[in-house]
Amino acid sequence: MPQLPSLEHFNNKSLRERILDTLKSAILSGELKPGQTLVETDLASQLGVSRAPLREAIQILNSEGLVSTVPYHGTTVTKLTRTDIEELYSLRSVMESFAIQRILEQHHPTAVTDLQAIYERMIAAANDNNWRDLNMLDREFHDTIITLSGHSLLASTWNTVQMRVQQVMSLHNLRNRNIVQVANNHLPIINAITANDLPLATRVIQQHIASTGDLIAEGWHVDEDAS
Amino acid sequence: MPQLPSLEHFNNKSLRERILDTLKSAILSGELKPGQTLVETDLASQLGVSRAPLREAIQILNSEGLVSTVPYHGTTVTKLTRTDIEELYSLRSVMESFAIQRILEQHHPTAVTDLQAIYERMIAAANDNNWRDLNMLDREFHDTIITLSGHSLLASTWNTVQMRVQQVMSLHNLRNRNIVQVANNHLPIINAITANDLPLATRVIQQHIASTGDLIAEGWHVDEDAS
DNA sequence: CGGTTGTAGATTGTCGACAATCGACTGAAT
DNA sequence: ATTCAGTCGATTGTCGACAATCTACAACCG
Repeated sequence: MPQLPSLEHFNNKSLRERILDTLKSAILSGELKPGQTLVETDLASQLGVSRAPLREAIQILNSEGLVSTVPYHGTTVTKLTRTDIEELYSLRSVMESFAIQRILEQHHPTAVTDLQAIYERMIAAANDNNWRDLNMLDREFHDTIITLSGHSLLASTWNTVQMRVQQVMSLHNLRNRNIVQVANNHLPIINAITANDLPLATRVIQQHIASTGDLIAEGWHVDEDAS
Repeated sequence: MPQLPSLEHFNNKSLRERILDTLKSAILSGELKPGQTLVETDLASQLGVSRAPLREAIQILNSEGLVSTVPYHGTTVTKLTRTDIEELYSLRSVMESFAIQRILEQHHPTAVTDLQAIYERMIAAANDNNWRDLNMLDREFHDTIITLSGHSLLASTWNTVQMRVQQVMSLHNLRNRNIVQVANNHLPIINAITANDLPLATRVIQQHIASTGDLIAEGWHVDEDAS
């Protein structure tokens, strides 16, 4: 049977899921900014759908913490305070440390080569001064660490945290850093895993994440006014 | 103005939230068993509501992982495999260790006394051979550890994990243990916190949780047949 | 003039009906 | 007998309309 590539590329998702994807990506990319209000009627007509699947999508966003609904008043994109960011990165650090611990314990066969492959693409992106690709690869690198741990509950919990990190990165450009150094910062993690040295790996990953987190938290400004 | 105590104690929750509470408590108590199918039409008429708020509640349960929906087919209560339970308890261990680390770091003033108060009630419940109260207090004890850490993101993530633990406990009675010893097992945790000894506290909490988790995982049976 | 009460507009919450999809069963053609 | 198209019943997915609630502002009373 010939491999028809498309044609069910469009429709096989429920409206609710497509709405969810749309909203989620708008929030994570910063297109919908923290504090911004989502009016169901407007959104529904704007997307060309009824309010029922839209509301279902909003409930999901709510329970993922990306938006916050106050009854009979409205739904707003969750604001990120400086404390939120510190919590985000500290929890992320714990989760990745745990993941690495598991990777080392079970002597995962392809872990090192998998991460090295991503690392090499990072170096290439850095040499091209391509921040967009580098950010994508950074996400892929850390996602891979979680995936390699083989802990599905950790992975789904990670997803929530990772989304918020992505949102933070979109809202706060850190491009005044040395791009090659940002890429290189991932090498010590690979080395520690290669050496099978858990204490070292833990220290390295925690320092790696904390440095980025601190950098963002320090420069974080929230507009406290609401007019 | 005289303090009218009640009268808005009843209705001020949306239908969706009341449905959510009802379903959640039914799942966590084991009244709705893993694998069981939820039919929207039946549930709605049974609860005396329309399907719209019911579906919104189901979406939330879905994103919390308590149920699983397959399109046009149905929603079933998520099954718990042995691997799920191992993951549950290993992640729980990481989260509580992290919480205790933070409690020690910030020298939380009331942590020890708060936990001691719960511990004493546990002893009382154990002496009364009251498993119901002891289980409630056990949950309160560990919830308190998370709360005392002052990490709101950890707390909300904990909530997901804690719910699943509660579900597991409902489905698997562990009452052939020595009730006084179960209560006493919490004392080393308090002692380690009192001594401000992080490595000891980490070891103790991990061992505490792992023992329960292993106990459950060992005796876990899932009916693989569906018929 | 200050404070309370009521009303209007906007927004979310809920409902009942209809459409789309799936799985099993049927039945005819080969 | 086997296979495949068609149909039926059940269930989820979506829609438009109506009800409940909140905020702001205006009107009324002291």
